[in-house]
Amino acid sequence: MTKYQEIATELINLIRSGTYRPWGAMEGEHMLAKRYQVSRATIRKALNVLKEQGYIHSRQGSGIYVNPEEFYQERLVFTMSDRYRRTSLDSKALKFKIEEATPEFDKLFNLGSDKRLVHYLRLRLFEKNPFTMEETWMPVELFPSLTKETLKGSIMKYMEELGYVISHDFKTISAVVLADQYAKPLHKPIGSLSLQITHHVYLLKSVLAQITIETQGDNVMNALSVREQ
Amino acid sequence: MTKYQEIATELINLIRSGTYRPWGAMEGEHMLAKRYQVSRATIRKALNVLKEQGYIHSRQGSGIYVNPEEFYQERLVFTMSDRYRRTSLDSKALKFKIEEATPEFDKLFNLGSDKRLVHYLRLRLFEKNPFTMEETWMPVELFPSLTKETLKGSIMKYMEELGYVISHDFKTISAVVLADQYAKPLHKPIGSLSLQITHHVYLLKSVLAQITIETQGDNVMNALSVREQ
DNA sequence: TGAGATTTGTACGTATGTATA
DNA sequence: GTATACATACGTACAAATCTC
Repeated sequence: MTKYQEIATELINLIRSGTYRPWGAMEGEHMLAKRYQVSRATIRKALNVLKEQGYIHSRQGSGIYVNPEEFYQERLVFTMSDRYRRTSLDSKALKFKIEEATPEFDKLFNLGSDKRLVHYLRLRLFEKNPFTMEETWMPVELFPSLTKETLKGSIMKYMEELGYVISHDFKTISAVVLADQYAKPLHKPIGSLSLQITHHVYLLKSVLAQITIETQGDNVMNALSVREQ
Repeated sequence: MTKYQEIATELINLIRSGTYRPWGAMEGEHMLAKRYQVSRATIRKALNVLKEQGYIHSRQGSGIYVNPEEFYQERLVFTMSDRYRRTSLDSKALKFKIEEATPEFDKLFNLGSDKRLVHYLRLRLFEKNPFTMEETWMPVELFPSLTKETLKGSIMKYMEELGYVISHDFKTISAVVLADQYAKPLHKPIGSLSLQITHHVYLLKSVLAQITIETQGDNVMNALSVREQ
């Protein structure tokens, strides 16, 4: 950990623990630099981390102010780190098959000689309550070691352990009516309205590694945008 | 404009005009600093703007690389600037009324003695095609000068012209079935699935200034998250 | 495989500009 | 007007990751 990261982590903990009050002022940069025995530039770098994550905002000539909780709770909905943090949640594999790719998938994944795809269905639970269903396809040629066991943990972590670097994740959100296959495991009535997010996860150089259709149990999703920091 | 902003703007134009190829390398920081006659710190600040907006990414020891178009096109879907940029679009006011607030709205807006709300319905068009419908409530005590004429322009700009500072915008996205009132103006069949975004727009100090229900014509919304910059 | 060069990242100190109180 | 506090900018040094020979 670098200095600015350590300071950022500590300041975030202070905010989360309530030491700094929402809308209240923080000590100035000079003061913080003196306290942590670093230069003002380092403090500014740490504060920048807090700004990016929505913990604070500042106004020139005025000071640094602590944001209320909603600012740093809701805004992460659409970041990739969100998917990473879900590792503490339970998973239940409902299906695990190796299939021949359809021509559409073959084209999307730009497959080589091995045309097989891992195709799985996974229910994700939070405190024993199902909240989302994932249907995923991944090329066997990239992930030959993928088994049903792997699904218990984080797929993202598994990909990184293999040495792959995840580059980006395209998401398409749309409204759907829950079909039988999804409604039952999610404990929802058939025909309920719900949100579906289709992920296209890419490795470096635009290599498509995973297509996931994530069907939510609940029909809500929150986001927050902040005008200025 | 500060130096780093000018450099950032110029570099963004170079990327958008295709001078730098997607996935290709940019000149190093030293080279750029020399060319623009500024310090490396200033170049890094400019490059940071490009990173935040998704134009480039960098890797220590390696270099600075230009992202493909999708990175800086899709990712703005959920930023507030998105709403600002829509000023070039046409608007058509379908309804404009001043109403007494219901108890629920009274509570939400934390109204004073004046319990009236402006309530309007606005269709937004892109090249004469309707793409979204907005139903909005705003307190009269905050916006006494708001008229049907104002709706032709940008409401956000109008709010700022009055001297208000917009702080943040909560969004709740959900799936809906299009009702008659929305389906017809959007040229969609009644009962179509669609996405609805409810905005709660706040001024400084958590003053709620606007509630807008934005109903999309199309049932898709794109987002992109990037692992590292 | 390893050593050295290159390139980005971190950190310091200082000076000046600019908005706010 | 004055003081305060954040914002910008410069120059330097070293660390760490990567690339190359």
